[in-house]
Amino acid sequence: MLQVLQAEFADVTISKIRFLEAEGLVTPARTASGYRKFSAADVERLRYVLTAQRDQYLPLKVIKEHLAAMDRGLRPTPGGKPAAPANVPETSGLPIGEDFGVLGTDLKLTRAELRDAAGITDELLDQLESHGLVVARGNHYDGDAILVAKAAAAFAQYGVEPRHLRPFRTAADREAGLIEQVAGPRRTEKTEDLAALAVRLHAALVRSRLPR
Amino acid sequence: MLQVLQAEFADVTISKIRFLEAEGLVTPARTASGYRKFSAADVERLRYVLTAQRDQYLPLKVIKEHLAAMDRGLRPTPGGKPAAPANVPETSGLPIGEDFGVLGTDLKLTRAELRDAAGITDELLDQLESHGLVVARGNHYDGDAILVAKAAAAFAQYGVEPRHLRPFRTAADREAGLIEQVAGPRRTEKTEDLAALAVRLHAALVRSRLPR
DNA sequence: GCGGACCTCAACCCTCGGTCGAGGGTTGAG
DNA sequence: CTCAACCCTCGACCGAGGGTTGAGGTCCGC
Repeated sequence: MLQVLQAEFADVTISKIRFLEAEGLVTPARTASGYRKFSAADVERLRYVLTAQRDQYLPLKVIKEHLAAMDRGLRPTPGGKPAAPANVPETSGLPIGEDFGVLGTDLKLTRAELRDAAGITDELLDQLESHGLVVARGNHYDGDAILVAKAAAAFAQYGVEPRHLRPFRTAADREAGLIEQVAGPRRTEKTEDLAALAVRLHAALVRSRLPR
Repeated sequence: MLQVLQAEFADVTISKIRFLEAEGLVTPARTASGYRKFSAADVERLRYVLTAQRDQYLPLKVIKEHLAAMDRGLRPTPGGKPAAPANVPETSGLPIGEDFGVLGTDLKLTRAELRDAAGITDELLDQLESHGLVVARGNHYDGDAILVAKAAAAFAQYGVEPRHLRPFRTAADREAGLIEQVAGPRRTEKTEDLAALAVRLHAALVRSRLPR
């Protein structure tokens, strides 16, 4: 019953799993007689733990926090400190390599919450909306809106105003269209993969076109 | 003489530095009488070590590899495994969250090296060049070309061909233009900051436009 | 009713990332 | 010249993290 897991990602031993359970990282269900019973979700969780440990060298304590954050609907930054819960003081300036934290998209924020979470003014938010960079769904905004707003705020510090950012919106729309065409209209794993790819391609292209 | 360092980032002790030196992470010069003498570069290095340790939980062994890679003109991935030296076997598929590794731009690759590093065919590379997604400088390609090519290859697996990716190029050109306009024609810290911002903005926008 | 896979719980172990202290040199102020 | 305050090396030690091992017992399929 455990050989299955072992096959899937070599290097997990029974004792390791027991250890991880003792640490509260997984909590598989039990059969009446006390045997562990791993659901698909448990396996997924385990996979996350093992890869985070191997590829990002995160200590279990931190991985545990990430998992907890994910359970609360946030998603952890893909490396490093756990996701900030929306209204962190935000170390000012732009320490290279700091990322803004990636929040789940199934977050619902009021306009005021968005404004505070992103640390921007109402005025800037107005402009962002009028240029279509941030859009409300109903009268709520999602986690991505925070990220957009933060990026725009940082641009603003360099004197780049929302209207200069319109082309970003256009490009993003087109790419989202392409992705939807390829991955289908429902948001699936494939959609996410393609989106990740698009972002990577884009990043590399921009870099390659900067002055030497 | 060491109080200076201690003041700069509390939590570094003399013994810690000695330890780090013993591990080969820093190698300060010595005075005639054997005292350590820290150059600005040593301090910078130290700063890198301490922040990587604190913010990314990297083990010293890995930090050491990063430093070595940086000394060789590569730049480490901003979290996780050290930069891949061009021709890694590359685990196939797209394990979520795996990043492609970011190589320095001052890398010079022949066409064949690029092809192999990205794991693509000559044909695909031809197409990428003809659509302007990858361009040679002189007759060499840089590290970003690898990233572009890898992303394109991954897209290809989803049936997305280079010609579908042209809009990415257009968008990237425009953004690079904006950045250059704001940051000036020489590549500086500011250029990098803005590029990072552009990529983040873009990523958030694409996500926000995907189907729910 | 026996062999193999599973359970628990406590003890043990190794590696990492340092700290401590003994024993000794350097420097600079008085 | 001396004394205090640093600095040096080198080996012993240490605490936390991340498991492993083993003893003693339960559960299941044949």
